[in-house]
Amino acid sequence: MSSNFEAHRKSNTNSVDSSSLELLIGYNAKRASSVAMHGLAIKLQKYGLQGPIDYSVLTLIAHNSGITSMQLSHALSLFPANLSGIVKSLEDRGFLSRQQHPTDRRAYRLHLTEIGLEVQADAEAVAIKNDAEFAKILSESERSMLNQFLLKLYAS
Amino acid sequence: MSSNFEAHRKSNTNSVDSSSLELLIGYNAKRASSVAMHGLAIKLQKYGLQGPIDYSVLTLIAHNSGITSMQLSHALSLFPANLSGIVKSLEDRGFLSRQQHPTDRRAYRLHLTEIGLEVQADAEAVAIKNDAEFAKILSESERSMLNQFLLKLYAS
DNA sequence: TATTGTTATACTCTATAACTATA
DNA sequence: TATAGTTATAGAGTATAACAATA
Repeated sequence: MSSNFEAHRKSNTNSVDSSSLELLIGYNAKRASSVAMHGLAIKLQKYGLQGPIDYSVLTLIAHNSGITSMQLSHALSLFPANLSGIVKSLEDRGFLSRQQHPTDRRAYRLHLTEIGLEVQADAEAVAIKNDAEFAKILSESERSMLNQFLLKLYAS
Repeated sequence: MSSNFEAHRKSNTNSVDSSSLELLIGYNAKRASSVAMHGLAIKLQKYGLQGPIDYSVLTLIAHNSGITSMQLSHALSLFPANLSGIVKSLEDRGFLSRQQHPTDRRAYRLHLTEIGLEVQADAEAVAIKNDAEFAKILSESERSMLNQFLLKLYAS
């Protein structure tokens, strides 16, 4: 299951000076997230999920049943225009249903179907395992600190 | 200069439970890096750089004069096929020159032009300032720890 | 007037395959 | 046979504008 992406990345045995990039937190976060997202995307394929975004959407609906598209859009920092197609695709694949909002006829409340609930639960286990594997080089306390630091950088 | 991206992101005042995503280091790294990369991309526009990748390429050449495309490709985890167009574009814009490799006629050694050196130096100051602004909520020691943790996640 | 959600569209990023010239 | 670099191409991801229906 080792991809070209991983093979290419790990064959970096040369002596290039990358220090001027590696002092940037943004650069390091981008490089690290690419590794994690790529690994997750591959593992989610067998559940019929096209990528981490599908997983994020299903997971927020699972834990916030009845959430609207606008709420999802803000919570995930996705533009409504892009979320629209993702939600439609997940509905077409039978993972979620849209129900009329009780007080706002412009909006829909989103719920997972039975299949969606099963897929999300399986995918959540895979995502957690992938993340643990990805970060296994760090100790538990280091992972905890890292997560708190990252959260502060985008949630403030 | 505040973009739709920032406006949309910061208007998240609702009470959605995102905890099941926020426990994933990969998710938080992705979210944080998106903020940093978006901010940097906007600031680099005035130097004629199309984005963080242009900046990464110029910066590695600046600090590794004579580097080849394959070395760049491995150092930045970019596929050679994608790097090819980026290097050509930077050459067309007068930022770098390609010189014949002394012992391998398949390869080119990359150098910055005078203009490229100027632009890279200005852009490096901008990138460092952008990163400091992006991470200003963290203390110096927190930023240092964060950077070491992230580096371990992709450089091992 | 403002907001929810949609369609259309464009641009960037990532990835694979096939190719040439050379090692 | 393998490697450096290129072209072509396809699929995600990201961003803007314009719109219909409703608040």
